[in-house]
Amino acid sequence: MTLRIYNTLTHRKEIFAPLSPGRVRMYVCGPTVYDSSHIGHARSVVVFDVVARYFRACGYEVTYVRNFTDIDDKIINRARELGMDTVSLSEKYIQEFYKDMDALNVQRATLEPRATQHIDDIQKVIQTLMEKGLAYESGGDVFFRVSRFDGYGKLSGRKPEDMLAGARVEVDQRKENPMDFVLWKSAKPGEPFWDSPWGKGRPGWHIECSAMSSRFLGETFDIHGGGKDLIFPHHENEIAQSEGAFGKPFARYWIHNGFVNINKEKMSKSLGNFVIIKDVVKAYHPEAVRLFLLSNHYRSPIDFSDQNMQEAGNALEKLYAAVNRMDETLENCPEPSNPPEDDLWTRFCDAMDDDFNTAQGIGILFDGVRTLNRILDEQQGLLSEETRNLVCSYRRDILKIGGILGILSQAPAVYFEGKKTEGLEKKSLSADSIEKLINDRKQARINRNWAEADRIRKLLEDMNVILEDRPGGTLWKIKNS
RNA sequence: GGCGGCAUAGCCAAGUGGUAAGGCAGCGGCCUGCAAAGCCGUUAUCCAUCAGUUCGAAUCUGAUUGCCGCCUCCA
Repeated sequence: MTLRIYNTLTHRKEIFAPLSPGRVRMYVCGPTVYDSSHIGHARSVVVFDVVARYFRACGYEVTYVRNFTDIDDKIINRARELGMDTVSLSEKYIQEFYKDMDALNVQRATLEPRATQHIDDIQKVIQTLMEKGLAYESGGDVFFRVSRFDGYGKLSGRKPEDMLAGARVEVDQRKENPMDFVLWKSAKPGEPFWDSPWGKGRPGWHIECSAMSSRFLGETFDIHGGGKDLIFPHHENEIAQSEGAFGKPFARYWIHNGFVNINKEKMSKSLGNFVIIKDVVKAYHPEAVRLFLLSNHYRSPIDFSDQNMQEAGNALEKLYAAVNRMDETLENCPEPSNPPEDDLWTRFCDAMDDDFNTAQGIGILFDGVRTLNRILDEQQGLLSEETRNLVCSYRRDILKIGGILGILSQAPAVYFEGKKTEGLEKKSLSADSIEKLINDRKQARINRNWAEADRIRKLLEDMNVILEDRPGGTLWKIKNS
């Protein structure tokens, strides 16, 4: 197995080789907790959740750090607006974040530190930068001296002199150079603060990641991730801080996920098209949301729309139906003795090894489902030992792949029952009345009164209820949408 | 102005040198009392346009057009 990762730093896919054999240390920038998380956060978190799951499945021991930025201008402003203190505000949104992520079946990171828990670490890094002449104090704030750090711009591929600094934002007159950025920000009256050698204040945005990543992962570690928008200036600044302070290479592989558009438009506050996770998981099955988010390559943009979500929902249903079918066919599934050479799992891993190509991996998953359905279609009566073995191999692989993508985590029966309950609520129907009609139809069918049977079917269909006559009886489900 | 990305069927989307995965929708068929589900077949002589490299390109190179992102808080 050779995993190749597209490294933003080198603009190439590179063979992944961890710093310590068998271990992966990764750091992903988490949210600033001043508002509800949106579908864009979901993409980033789900993508890196899958990355971590895949590494673990490949046998690596993964240390995954994802931070919470819990002190920052936006938090201060929002808290003021709401008449809250910053601690309660950030706590509220951290809890909401967890709730959203649990709903999305996201596994917790190994460590989830908060900036405010590491003020000492942050100050130590700033102190080191001061000592090295890479930082300076000016008017109560401490700035990073970009001119003294060689290689500033290497991640984002831009040269300081090319950037029209201050073109869109007024340059802080206290900076020596427009590119310099704040490491420590002095507190204005009424703002939360921590004591420091430079006076009362709070950390700048970028420094927390340098401090916490070195604390938990070391000064050099394997993977650093986040949304594409963080490449500049956030990650560029992190590199400057960490490499400046520690004199060692910072993250070795940089992974950046693309944006989520809403109906082909950029999601932004001004357009008022923010899609919040808690609303999305109400409208669609959380695993459908994951399937949707993983249906494009992680670096490409993805378009959130009702149609795309609907399709993801249909796709998920098809997967559950296949698992359900296997479960009904097989009483139990022993570990397959000799799995096929080119099995699904191997093919899935090949896709994942190519820069976490989940879109291709999902294609392989469906390929497997079709093959499996074909096998089961062709089977009459009892399965031969050979077929049984094959089906078991498919079943195991499909669920294993589901385990990486974070889908198919429910028992099919639970999934379908849940869909029903939800559908009934949405359409304001009762299961009793539906089952009564199905029973009437059953009688009509026994009497070979096809006209009546079809009338009832049509009646139910108008109520968005779809029937499925199976050998064991009639199943029903609520039509999607 | 600088930097970067993308353009593949009706729609979504893989494929990045060896002759177009997969999903949704459509059509034909099998199955079914009829359906549904599932399966089979079919649906791009061709991958924005033009030129070039190559035995061979959607895949590499150059140009053109269109779209998008970043350079400001942002996943």
